[in-house]
Amino acid sequence: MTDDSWLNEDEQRAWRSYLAVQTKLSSRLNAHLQRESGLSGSDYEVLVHLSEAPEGRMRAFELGEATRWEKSRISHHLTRMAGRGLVERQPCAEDSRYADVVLTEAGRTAIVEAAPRHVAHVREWFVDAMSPEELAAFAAACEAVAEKLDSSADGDCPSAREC
Amino acid sequence: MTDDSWLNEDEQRAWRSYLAVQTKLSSRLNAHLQRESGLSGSDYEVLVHLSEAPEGRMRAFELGEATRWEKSRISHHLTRMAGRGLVERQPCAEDSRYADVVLTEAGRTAIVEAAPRHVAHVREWFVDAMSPEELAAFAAACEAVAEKLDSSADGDCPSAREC
DNA sequence: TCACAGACGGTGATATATCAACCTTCCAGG
DNA sequence: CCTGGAAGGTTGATATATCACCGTCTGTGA
Repeated sequence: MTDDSWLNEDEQRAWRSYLAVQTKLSSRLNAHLQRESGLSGSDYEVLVHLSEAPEGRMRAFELGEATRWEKSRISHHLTRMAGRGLVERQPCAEDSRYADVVLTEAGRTAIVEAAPRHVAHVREWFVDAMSPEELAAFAAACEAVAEKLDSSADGDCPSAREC
Repeated sequence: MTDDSWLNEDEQRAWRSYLAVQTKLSSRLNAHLQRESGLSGSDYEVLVHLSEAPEGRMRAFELGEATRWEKSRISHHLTRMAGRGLVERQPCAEDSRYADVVLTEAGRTAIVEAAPRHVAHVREWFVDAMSPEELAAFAAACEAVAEKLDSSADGDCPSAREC
């Protein structure tokens, strides 16, 4: 059976189990993050990038590159996070086209407290589910897929971001 | 370094590459599905399950189990899909608590035409990115994670669905 | 110097997801 | 009976994501 329009049994098993993990793992992690730290997965992602930047400060579009979100999503999300005091917007003095985003004290506290618990869950449900060899094989496979996606940056995609 | 509150280098590499794949692959697949077939990923998922059911007919809550969506999400989404003629609601004669969902002709046509193209992309970006051995290892790892998640069905989760 | 193209960012409208009630129906226990 | 609880399904309000458009600024080239 070399029917290119379908997957064979092994391929389908891999694909479906990947889809299952994607759904279950992210919903489980997000639910726990929300419950234990009051942060959504998106909040967490933004805070991680900011906390890794020098002085907890980044340009909005750098955040967009890091998260691979559209600029409007970034903007809306920052508005909400600023409203909750996790983050602060600072117009850029030199060039007022740009906008700096800085971590507030509350924001740093939030990520510092949330991260260990989150990481513990990642370890519990992801890392500890497999042996070190399996983990390495898994990482290699993921990198291969990511590379494949990056190399085939098909041009006719309307939204430039993910292509 | 046995600091349980962080990941070592290999673990972090695996986790971050997994996150990257999750983001890039799903956005790429969804964008192409939308452009080539006019279906969202969610539409596609519903249509796949319906088309695999006898007579293209399922109970709404069976769809919920299959997709792992909340019942309200199922209901809203079916309303939209019914509006586009992909699907039809039929109250159940025997027990009027239940609601049947059936695939329309248009719905079957849509999934029959969309599936080969979608599968081709899955093959292109996922299956063909690795060797058969890597694929098998990947599947095994995913199954291990899924099993871990299922076995640790932590009780104190407010939303029953994903726990 | 004066348009003007292009990059960054924001905004409002729409689409979709989530949350909290609610209604109906069936069934089990008085 | 009949009453209360549980399950399936729907609805409307809210939260979040996406889309199309607009505004600001800067650097560039006529």
